[in-house]
Amino acid sequence: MLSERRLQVLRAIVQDYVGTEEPVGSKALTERHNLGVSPATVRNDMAALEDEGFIAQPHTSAGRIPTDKGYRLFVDKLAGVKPMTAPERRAIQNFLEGAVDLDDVVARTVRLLAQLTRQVAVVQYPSLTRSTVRHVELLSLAPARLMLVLITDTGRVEQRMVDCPAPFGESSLADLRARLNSRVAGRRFTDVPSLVEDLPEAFESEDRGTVSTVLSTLLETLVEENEERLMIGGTANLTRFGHDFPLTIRPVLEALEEQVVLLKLLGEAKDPGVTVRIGHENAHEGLNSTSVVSVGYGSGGEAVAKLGVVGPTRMDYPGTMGAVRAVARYVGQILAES
Amino acid sequence: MLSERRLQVLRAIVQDYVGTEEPVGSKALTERHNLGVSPATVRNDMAALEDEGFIAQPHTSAGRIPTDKGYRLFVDKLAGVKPMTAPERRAIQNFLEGAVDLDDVVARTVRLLAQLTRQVAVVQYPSLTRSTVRHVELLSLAPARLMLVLITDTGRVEQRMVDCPAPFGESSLADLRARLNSRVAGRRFTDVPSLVEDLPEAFESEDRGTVSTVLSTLLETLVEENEERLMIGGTANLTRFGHDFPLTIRPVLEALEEQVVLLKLLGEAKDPGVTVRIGHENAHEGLNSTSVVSVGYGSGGEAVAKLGVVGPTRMDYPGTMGAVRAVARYVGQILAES
DNA sequence: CTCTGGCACTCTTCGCACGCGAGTGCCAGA
DNA sequence: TCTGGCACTCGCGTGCGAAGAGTGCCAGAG
Repeated sequence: MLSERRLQVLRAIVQDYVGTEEPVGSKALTERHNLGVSPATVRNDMAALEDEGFIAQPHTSAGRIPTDKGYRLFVDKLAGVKPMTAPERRAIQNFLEGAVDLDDVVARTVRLLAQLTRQVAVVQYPSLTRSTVRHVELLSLAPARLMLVLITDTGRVEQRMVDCPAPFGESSLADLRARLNSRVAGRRFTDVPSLVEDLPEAFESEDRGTVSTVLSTLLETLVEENEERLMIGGTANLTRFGHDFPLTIRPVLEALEEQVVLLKLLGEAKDPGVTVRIGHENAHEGLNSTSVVSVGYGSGGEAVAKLGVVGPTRMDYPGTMGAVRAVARYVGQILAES
Repeated sequence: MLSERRLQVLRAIVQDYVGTEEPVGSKALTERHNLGVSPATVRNDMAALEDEGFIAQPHTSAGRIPTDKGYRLFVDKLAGVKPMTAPERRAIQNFLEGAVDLDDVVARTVRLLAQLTRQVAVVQYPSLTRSTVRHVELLSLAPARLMLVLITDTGRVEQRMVDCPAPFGESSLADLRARLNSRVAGRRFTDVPSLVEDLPEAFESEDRGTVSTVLSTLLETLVEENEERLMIGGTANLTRFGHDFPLTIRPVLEALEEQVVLLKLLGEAKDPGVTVRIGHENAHEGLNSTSVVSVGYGSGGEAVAKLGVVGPTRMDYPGTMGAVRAVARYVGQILAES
């Protein structure tokens, strides 16, 4: 229904607006892009695009700017993902390879993404629920007090205190530790519950209470969703947002502090590839004037967490998508190696 | 040199300016504070205060605003610390008591501080170097690969991979684990090096290399200063800064992302009580228009880390200092209990 | 010597009118 | 269907004048 040229006009508008941050008029368009037609023709096309809701004018007698719907069409149909150049890829790899532990990997990833895209970067820690158990450790802190330490294949460590209903001997502890590990080491979190179900039965009745307590603490740790942490960075880039700050920037900062909101935001993107949510497509109100570009990453073939950037709807989508995709890929590699 | 009344005038100026965010004139002063003198007199005093550099006027024919030096005098001589009210104290305690682990304690503290002071809150994780070892755990991941886990009395957990020069048997591992813990458990970090010095000698020659490697990794972990992490929150409060945002807010956001800068900032405050650094007293340039209120907190009598807030120099110092001090006190309690 | 009231002066801020320029919509003709 | 031309609409920057806030200074009173 939209002719090829009109799509080209839309593409040109998006590109120019992203570049200049100013509404773009018909004359400027014909000058910067050789569309082979006159401004008047472009004006007709623009009127049509406006009728369809792809562009809008802030005031009468101003140029046009793309609407959320316009960006959506641009992302879906008119633009690809711009791949990173070879030097950029090398730089990404070098930068990430210097990391010493998981925290450092995540921290570096955030910095890198923020720098590459000049936007706010968000990186979710590799999620517990999708990874596997590397080791479970039990320490006796006091006669009736244990510490449970869970180590995942992504190098993440979670610890919990366990208050035992009854004193628990060193030998029982060693026994439990050994049995636990032989059953769950290397297994996926989701499989753990059924694997340890009958474990209390192997113990003396006096120890069963403690064993059950330990197990339920372990299961809690595994499913605990609110423990999904994330790191954000590059908030200073928000100052490049617009000239009408206070109103724009404040809700965004607030949303960024609500980790729950961000986790939901990242979680919603089910697409296996790069996902783009534009403006009002974001459920959270404070992010209605931003776009979120996210993608899953993981140490193996499967995604274990998400990362992405938050920026103004007026952003360089192809470049941002390329950067996000590339960073995710390399982080995955680094995690697989460690 | 400065008469009592002039100090009162300064105090009134600071209070009014903090309240209204607008330059304050002589007439308004006499109306809002009953100084018992006429505006003309106040004008003379103001002229004197300006000569001394405590206040300044943005433009001729505008009211006066305090300078950094003026705030300094105010904080040092004219204002005390405003204690929290009983309900506030209860609220603090309740909020912090819900925390489940160290991360949660820190996260809650940040939220709380940001909310109470309506400014940006910064909380340093309890520092490794000043705390004691609760437990050291060694896990065998592969024949020549160990994981070292260090648990501190503040509940913090650090892990490191150790690549062994030679395979290391389970029995040797158990031996090392036991010896290590009997020596260092409950000891201060600073004492650990001398306590484990001769440990390799107790092992067979084939294991000594690995033992040494493990020990040096442990010592590295103990001293590693760049591992001092911190959490910040309440950045949305930056939007209340001033009306001339972009220029003010950007460097602050940038400084906040430089954890090194913040750690240095907190570290500089040696005072045992609440420390206030005003405007240009902050070494970092981006923070020249902000004040930092910080204080140490710890689980015992001694401070193990710092926390504080960053806000505009025009802030409610007594209230902020009171909130910071109170939060630090309760966090200390919580840490001591866990 | 200190405080007070009065007065002239300085600037900032606000409202308003005006002109410019960008950009549009529409129309007639190719 | 495209093009060139033309009238029209607005937003924006500028200049000016009035209003208001606040100061500094001075002479006089206590």
